[in-house]
Amino acid sequence: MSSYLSALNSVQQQAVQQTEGPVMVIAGAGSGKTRVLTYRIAYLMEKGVDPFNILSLTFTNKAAREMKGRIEALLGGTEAKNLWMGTFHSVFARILRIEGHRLGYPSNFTIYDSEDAQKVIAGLIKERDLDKDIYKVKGVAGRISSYKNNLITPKAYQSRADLQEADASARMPKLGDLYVAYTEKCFRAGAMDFDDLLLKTNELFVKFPDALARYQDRFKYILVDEYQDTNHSQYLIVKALASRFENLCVVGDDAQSIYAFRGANIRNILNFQKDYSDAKLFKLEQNYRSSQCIVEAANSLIKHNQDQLEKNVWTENPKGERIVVHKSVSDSDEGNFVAQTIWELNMREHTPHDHFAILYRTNAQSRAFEDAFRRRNIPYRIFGGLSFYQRKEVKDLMAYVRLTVNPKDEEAFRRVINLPARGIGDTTLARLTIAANDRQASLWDAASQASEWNVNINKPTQERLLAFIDLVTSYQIIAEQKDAFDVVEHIARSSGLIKMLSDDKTPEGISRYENVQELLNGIKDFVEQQQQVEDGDPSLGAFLQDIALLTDADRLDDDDRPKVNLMTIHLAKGLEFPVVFVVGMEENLFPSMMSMGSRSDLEEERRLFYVALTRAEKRAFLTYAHVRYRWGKLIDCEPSRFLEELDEATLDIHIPEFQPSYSIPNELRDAFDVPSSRQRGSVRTAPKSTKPAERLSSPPPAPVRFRRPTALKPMQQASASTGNSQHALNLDLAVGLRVVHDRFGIGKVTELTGEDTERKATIEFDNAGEKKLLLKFAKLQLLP
DNA sequence: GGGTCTCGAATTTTT
DNA sequence: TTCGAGACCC
Repeated sequence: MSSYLSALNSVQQQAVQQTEGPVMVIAGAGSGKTRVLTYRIAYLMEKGVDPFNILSLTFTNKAAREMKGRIEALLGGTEAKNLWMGTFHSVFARILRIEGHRLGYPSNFTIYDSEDAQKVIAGLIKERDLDKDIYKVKGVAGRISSYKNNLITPKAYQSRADLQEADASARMPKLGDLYVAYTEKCFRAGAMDFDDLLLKTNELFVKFPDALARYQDRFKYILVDEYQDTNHSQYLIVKALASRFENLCVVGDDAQSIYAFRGANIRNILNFQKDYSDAKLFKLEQNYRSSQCIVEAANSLIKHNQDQLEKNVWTENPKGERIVVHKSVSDSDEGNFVAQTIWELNMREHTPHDHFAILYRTNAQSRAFEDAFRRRNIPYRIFGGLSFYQRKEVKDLMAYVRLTVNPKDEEAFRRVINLPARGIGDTTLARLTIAANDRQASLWDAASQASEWNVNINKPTQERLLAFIDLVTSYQIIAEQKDAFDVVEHIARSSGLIKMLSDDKTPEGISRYENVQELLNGIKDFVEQQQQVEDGDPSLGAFLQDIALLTDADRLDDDDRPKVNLMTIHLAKGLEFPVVFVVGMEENLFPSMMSMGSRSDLEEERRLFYVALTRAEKRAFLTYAHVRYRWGKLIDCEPSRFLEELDEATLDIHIPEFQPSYSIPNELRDAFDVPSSRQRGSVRTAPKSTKPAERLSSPPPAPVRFRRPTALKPMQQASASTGNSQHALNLDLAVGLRVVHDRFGIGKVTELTGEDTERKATIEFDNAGEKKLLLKFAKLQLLP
């Protein structure tokens, strides 16, 4: 039986074959976790378990899709289609569509994304005339979210004196009120936010034991991936569902828990054996992904965390090359180094572009790399940031769709009632809101019955309101007859959105227009897919179901040219790349400033670095900059303490000889009592030089400490030539020549002054205007 | 009611 | 530097 089992090592086999009872698999980075999960499901099915009885919860929809594909490939046939597989949010949204009526929700409830939720909260704060500097929208939203994830309902909150005190001492005594109002408002709008999808599932299971029993019975085998990142709400759902058969298999790695900030509870994995005393534990410790160097470096890093399960990740892979640690002058220089290295590896070793990943802590860091890649014509793709589905124009059109499916959806209503402008402004909306609140009704009802309710709105405006209501009603009628694509296309045209966008001829406007077209294409794909399968549903309602749960990772890239991948480390979880650059390795950036407060936050940052490092298969580069633009200012940076924690034997530290003049040597700082920018704001008392070791901080003016990396020798020579562009003193500049500047782009020399090291050039840049540059610092390249 | 301008605040990570 | 909110004027 199961010839494919021979593809597994012995622990993996045991984990796959232990199908009954609770099982925990601790899977070190790159140890074949996904493999175990897929084989386990395949094995179950082969043993005769009906795929209808298997529930598999993954971290992303993409992971679920891929896993399904692999199982199909293993077993052949189409049985795998019947597996329940998806994220917590999508699986339980699906169940709530069926069962939600018991809790008073329509089956077509809207899913509010974080932006919608925050807008509701902002509205409530305003309505109550609360001080918005104290009641910060994000803060309030975060607190409410964390209550929900810990199953503290508004009612439970009333009896939690400790929480009320905590909120009061944060000067937000009205937080409970806001929570109540927010909950009611969402309910009235027939909407659930992300947290509700889990909270309401719990409520359903508690209030309706028959529903729980039905799903317990259905899901005889449950698998949970990335268990270390589940929150309390998810934990309880799993526990309830599994309590009948206890055929529960959770897979995770405590060392890769990186979502505590959003309520993930690492104790879920640490306590699994307490919850299920007969749980079998399997540890996957052999890493198949990364070189020895990378595995050892990662191990040496994670040792610094106190809270963790004991494990020993090892590999039989070749030693590999040491990890290059590179210091750059500035953030844009960092971009250039990375782009240059990629360019060279691509030319010299023919490493395809999609074998590279740039991982950063914050989305804002992507810019320097985009610039550098664009300049060198290196194709790249950015994941995350402002996701496609969060773009204004996409959300605007989707708001029409939402309103068509669920007219009570208040956020959708507010979004499009006056888009394009149809003469219904804030005053009218405010009056409608009051009328709706008085009657516990929706804005839609208030708008359609404004005259019956004697809302103080003048005649012409009432007419406009009714015209809008009629318009959306006509969409509802069409939606009953036509497929999603036809409806949305009709909406886009007849609402005037398309016209509004196509009238805008600015580059941004064109891109917005294209995004709407892309959305339409996506819907077309959806419809065609649905039409191909037997019980497909190409209707608008079906399309809308979990579009709110889709993320960028779920979108297909239509252009299949290999591209360099840029993403935050969080997004990189679960992925792997032959060559990884972890950039911005600086104190206050990574670890983030916000994480310095507590050990547990700092440990999460360390795990985050661990995740970043272990994405790499063959090569890893760690870069940091000496100065970096942040909030529009140039600030001094200091290498990350994490660099210091890595085993030095695995590193190849490489600090270029060029010292920027604005790096003030410590002795001078001390002599004139000039604090470094870090010390200014920080409470640290130790003198700078004793901290993140001297081997990483810039050597004093003294000569070069440039160790040529053995592996990259040829490359470095090549880059040395472009390295000349680091200062332009030796360039044969003349008035009239065209040059490229690192930051300002392309420009023309209009004047040259000064002698020797004081030579200056006045350059008229195409985009940045006229600049006077001191050539000993200016990073210029001549254009042919 | 709608559009434009200016000023101020903000950058941690996301299903 | 960029984005959003609010003020001000039409």
